[in-house]
Amino acid sequence: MTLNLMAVRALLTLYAQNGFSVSVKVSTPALARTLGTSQQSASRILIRLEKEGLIERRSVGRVTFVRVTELGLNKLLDLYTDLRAVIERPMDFVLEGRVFTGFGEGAFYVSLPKYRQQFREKLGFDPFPGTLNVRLLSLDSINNRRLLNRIADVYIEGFKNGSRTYGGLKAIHGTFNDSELCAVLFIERTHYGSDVVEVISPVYLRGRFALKDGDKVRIRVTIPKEKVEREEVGGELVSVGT
Amino acid sequence: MTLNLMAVRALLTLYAQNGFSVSVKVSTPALARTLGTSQQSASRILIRLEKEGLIERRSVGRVTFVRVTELGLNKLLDLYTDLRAVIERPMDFVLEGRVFTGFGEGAFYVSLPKYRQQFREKLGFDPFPGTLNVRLLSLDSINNRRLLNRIADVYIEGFKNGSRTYGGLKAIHGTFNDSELCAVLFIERTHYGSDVVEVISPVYLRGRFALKDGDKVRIRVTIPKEKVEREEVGGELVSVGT
DNA sequence: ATTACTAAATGGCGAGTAG
DNA sequence: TCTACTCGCCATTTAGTAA
Repeated sequence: MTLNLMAVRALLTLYAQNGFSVSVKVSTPALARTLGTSQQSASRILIRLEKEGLIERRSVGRVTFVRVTELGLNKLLDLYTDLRAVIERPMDFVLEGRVFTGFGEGAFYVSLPKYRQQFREKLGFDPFPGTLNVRLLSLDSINNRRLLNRIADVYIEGFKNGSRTYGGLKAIHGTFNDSELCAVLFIERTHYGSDVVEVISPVYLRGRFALKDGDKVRIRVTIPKEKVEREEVGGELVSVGT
Repeated sequence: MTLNLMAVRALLTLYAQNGFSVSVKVSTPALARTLGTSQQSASRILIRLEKEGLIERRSVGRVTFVRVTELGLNKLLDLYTDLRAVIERPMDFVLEGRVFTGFGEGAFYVSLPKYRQQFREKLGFDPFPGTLNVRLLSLDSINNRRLLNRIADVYIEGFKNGSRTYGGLKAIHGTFNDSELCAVLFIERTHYGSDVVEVISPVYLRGRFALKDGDKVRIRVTIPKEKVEREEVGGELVSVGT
């Protein structure tokens, strides 16, 4: 015997109205409205929940009072802890790709004092003067790059030097080849497409891993919680509807 | 269009296998096994989830890879945040009843130094020498008393004094008539039934509220989170089954 | 105003099976 | 092996309606 989603939503709605510590007055039309279903369904669901021992009902004259039982609360807690275990878990975003030689500007930019100082302060390391270019291999990696671009929250500000303008960028910490600290850069006005990432590190990655162009590398970014932005909001209670 | 519970469980299962940052290899028989349903249902659910834009599928030869989309993740986050908003909320347990005069032992016990000292240390106040007896009125209040008895976590230890043994008790902080600090006592070997609570407070409650026997009073206990114990555990992923 | 029954429609389920 | 179709069966839904 398995509850369906509508019954779970009903149970949650009742619980949300303090229906665990206090019996709440519930009419089937009112419950139907908040659940977005029919009065008949609301009636049937209450009967069902009562049969399963998840709620208790008392009729006083014409109005009925409903109270969520401990068994009912435990059902909700089970669902909640299952969801939490999966969702409040660190998420790994892996970027896999092949090293290639870029336009060679990386070393110049990273060495600029105004950038370099910000890297030191905001990333916590003094970057090797140069960026490693990685062309992403899989669709998953390209998708992860797009997501990380949104999640990255280390902002390196641009600046002006006479007539020349230097753009801003965002960065996020990662692990290179599962061993070296690094940061993935998301440069505002880059020459590269969305299948390329530029990486800096306190160490000389090409030397450290004896990398030649075409070698496969892996960058792993771990996001502590559900920091992933939410496009839509949805709104209503238990909104798994469409 | 509303997803049913099985579809939500499928989405959560896919997401749990890192199916958001990486496409995971999924076969309909394997998914069916973990969901406890048939291969046909697993197939139907994947088709449905894809149609709704919650997952993306790619076939590489015979194996298919599934990836949860951002929309899919948001559906899970919606459900999760809805549940969290309701469950991780302070809970109020209200005990309503009428004052009555007991056997008059309260004053004696509370005044015993070994009890009094523990009250001071563990409850943070010096109790007025006497307990107020309240006979609970509603079924809800009696039920709440039972729950609070389980939740109460201030343990006052018993002791011996010569041949006489003084029993232990549990207590929990509350608010008396929505204004005065108090503590509800759960005494191990009490003369009263489960429809009675004994209350202590730093102030003389009978005087403070000019209480006569039979007067209605209200004790409110606020539990910060879901501290409510769980009888059963349940186990499996999204276990709303029976 | 309620609650909840019956009946008919809709939709989900799994066995069988094709590709 | 796999995916996904059809089909009979059962569960869930809503409309109508009784109490």
